[in-house]
Amino acid sequence: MMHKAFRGRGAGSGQRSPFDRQIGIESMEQTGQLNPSYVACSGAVASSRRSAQIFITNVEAGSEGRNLATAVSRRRSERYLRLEIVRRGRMTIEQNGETLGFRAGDMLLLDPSRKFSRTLRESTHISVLHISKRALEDRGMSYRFLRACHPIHETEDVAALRALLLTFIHYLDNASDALVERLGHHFLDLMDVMIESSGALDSGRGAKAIVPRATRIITCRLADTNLNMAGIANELNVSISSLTRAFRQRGLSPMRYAYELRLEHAGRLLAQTPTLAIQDVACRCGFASPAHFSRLFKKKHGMTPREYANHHESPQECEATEATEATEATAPREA
DNA sequence: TAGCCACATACAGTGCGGGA
DNA sequence: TCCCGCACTGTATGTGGCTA
Repeated sequence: MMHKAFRGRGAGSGQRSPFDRQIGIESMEQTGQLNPSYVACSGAVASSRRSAQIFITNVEAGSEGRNLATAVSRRRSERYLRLEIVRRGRMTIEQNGETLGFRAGDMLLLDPSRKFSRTLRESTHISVLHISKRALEDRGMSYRFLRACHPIHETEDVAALRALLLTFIHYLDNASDALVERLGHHFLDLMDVMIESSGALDSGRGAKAIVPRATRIITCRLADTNLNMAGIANELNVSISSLTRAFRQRGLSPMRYAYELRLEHAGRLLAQTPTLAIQDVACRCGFASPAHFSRLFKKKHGMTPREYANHHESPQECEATEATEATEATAPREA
């Protein structure tokens, strides 16, 4: 889906890559390119880009020993998690009497809704992904951490994902809005790798533990036509009865939940690529039968898949819709 | 709290025809 | 040719009762 209204590039945006034009905090203040209130709390934004679910900023902060403590808006901090990659420099984060140090190459998950303070030891460059908590919840991932800050432990998967993220950030400025939007969804789907590597989550067998784990499995296997109750239960090492019982607390069955996600995914696919054959869309969303897919799609969206695709193919209608969505989007705005 | 079992039923899959 | 709608059948799922 195109989001032209999201072209919210930060100060100093131009034709060059975001990292060709990183500007230190002092020079940014002197040139008056930033809102002073934001400079005071978080350093200088060298570039930024947002999709509906993820908002990416590159923060360049220069003052040694500067305390960047926590003047983040309460509303935003409650809605977004921060995945931070330290690109250069060193910093410490203090929370609950515990101080954690981070250097170039380190990654961390931060829940800004919990009180913390940040101190920079030297000129530091951080890439920050602001991740919608709601979007994580929709994907069955928990964001309710016991502590505010969790270092992400390096595994091969984490290293691969970090490399992908950095590549994505590198080409951010030149990528189309549609691509940024799609990649945003893909990175959200992959966030479980980061969250699990942070050790932030409890693992357990109660309903509270089963449902998030099951929804994560469902999310990862949306396109799998063989996805069924037995497979999910088997993967979780619980009985089908326990799985069903746990899910009942959410007001729907596991497979109903899967269909909801599949139909949402189908909607995105049709909006992004209206020329795609309905058969292909059905297949990519885990429906073995196009007829069945078509029926469920109409029930959910009030129109057939082809009508839905045609609706999004018209650029004028599309942009009007996007303008509305942009206004309603919950992406954070930097003060 | 979790597993097992039996039963009812909702729905996925299939085939076919019709319309654009 | 592609997509949608309809009808039918078999299967997966949900539910309740019981037990450990």
